[in-house]
Amino acid sequence: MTVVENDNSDLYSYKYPHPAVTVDCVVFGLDDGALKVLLIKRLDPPFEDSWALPGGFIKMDEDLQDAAFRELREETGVAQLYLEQFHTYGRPGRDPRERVITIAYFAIVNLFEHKLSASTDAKDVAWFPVDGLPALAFDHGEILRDGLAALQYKVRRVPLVFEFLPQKFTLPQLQQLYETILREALDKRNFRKKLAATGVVDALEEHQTGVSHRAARYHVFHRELWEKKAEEGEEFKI
Amino acid sequence: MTVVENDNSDLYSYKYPHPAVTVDCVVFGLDDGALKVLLIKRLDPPFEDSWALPGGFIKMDEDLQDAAFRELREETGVAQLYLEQFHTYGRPGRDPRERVITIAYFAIVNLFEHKLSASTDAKDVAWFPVDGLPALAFDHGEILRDGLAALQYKVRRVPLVFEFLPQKFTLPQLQQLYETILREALDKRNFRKKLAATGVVDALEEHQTGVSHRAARYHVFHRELWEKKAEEGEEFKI
DNA sequence: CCAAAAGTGTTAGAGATACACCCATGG
DNA sequence: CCATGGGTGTATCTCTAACACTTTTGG
Repeated sequence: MTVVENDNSDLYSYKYPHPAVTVDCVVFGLDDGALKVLLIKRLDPPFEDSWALPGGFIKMDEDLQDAAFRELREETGVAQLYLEQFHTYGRPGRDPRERVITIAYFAIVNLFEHKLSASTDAKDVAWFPVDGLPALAFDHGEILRDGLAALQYKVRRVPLVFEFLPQKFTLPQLQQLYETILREALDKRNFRKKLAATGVVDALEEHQTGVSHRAARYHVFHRELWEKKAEEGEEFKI
Repeated sequence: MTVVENDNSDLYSYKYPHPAVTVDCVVFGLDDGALKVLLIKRLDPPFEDSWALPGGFIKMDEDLQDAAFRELREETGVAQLYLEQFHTYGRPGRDPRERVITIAYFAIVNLFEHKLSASTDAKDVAWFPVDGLPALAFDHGEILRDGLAALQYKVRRVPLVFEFLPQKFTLPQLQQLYETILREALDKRNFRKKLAATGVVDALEEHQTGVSHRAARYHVFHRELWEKKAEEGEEFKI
């Protein structure tokens, strides 16, 4: 028998088991042209000195997604990001200390518009390329793989990629991002045709500067238009 | 402060909140040609006499999916079914008693091969057509809608429909089931063409009997072949 | 003027859709 | 022989995939 902080006490608290519940986040960012994942080095046992997904225990009066936002803000200084729940993991024994159930989210951080703040400069937070990951604590390796699969799946159907990019981006930049996430080469002309068909990317007059070749045109994502189309049931397919 | 049953006691049990955790199941079955959902009438407050999704508290040493199986067996007598996790709900206040986080599964019961046993004959368990649902307890209405969407989504990509049907079924029966789930009419010839293209449904020589019109041929789902194809990354599309 | 990457259309093939008549069975 | 639903093929269209050259810029 264990004493826990639980203010909503009533009969049920006596009758039923109360496991610990955490949220863990697979945070993706585009760093130096590569798809990277944010990991945190654990300072305490278990898995001391191992890398792990950012996350932590939910508070009693906090929604699940709010908990994910809070943990990311606390641990990484990231404030604005895209968040989506993808799976819940609860195998007994996945945490050697006690029963812990974790609700996993994947997140996208825009590293162009939100440089990581103070807390991320600490030596225990780092971005790892998805094809060069260290061994992870707990079952975080499995969670990370599932999160990557969820990102790859979703990115084909919903215009998520713009969460990675600056407001103004070039089409080659966008295509490279898709190729990075999906791990496959795309045909330039067909890619642009499909993109044009979605109708949610507008060309600006402005061009790239400072490149030693033809300058690419900047484009912007027309978010409001997409949201209107999404409401009408329109799909986004790349 | 509350005392709970928790044998894995250690330092973390003191420091972090421990909410109650349940699994809830949206159980679908094909009953009398209609898509129905299994609901349970609550006998105790809160929401006394309201209908609710079957489900219940997880045990401390039990995997999430095992908990879902156990609850369904206990509450409905259903032993063999398809189960898939689709979302986790944890809004504070969703249960008026205390903080309860619920991991939601959708399930498919084969009512041809597994008639519901004793416990389901009790007056407090019933099948409701998905377009004639009563008001549900807690946020179960929302969970049910999401579960139905998950079923509709999944059924187009994975051969789940066979979970609803007897081992031998006719093609009109199969098509009607798709139409029921997807709520749209399908072209008979095109439907059969697509189905043939998947290659996982075999025709038998045997025909339907006792109908006052041309008898339909029985077919079977070739599950092993599908599993082999699925491993090779093949998709199922209807 | 050279190197490097941006930009741009057409054609062929595959897959999806629309569509109408004959067949078998029981009453 | 009638009513009911089972069973079958083709033509069109749309979407996808393959593919090569010209343009712009900086050095």
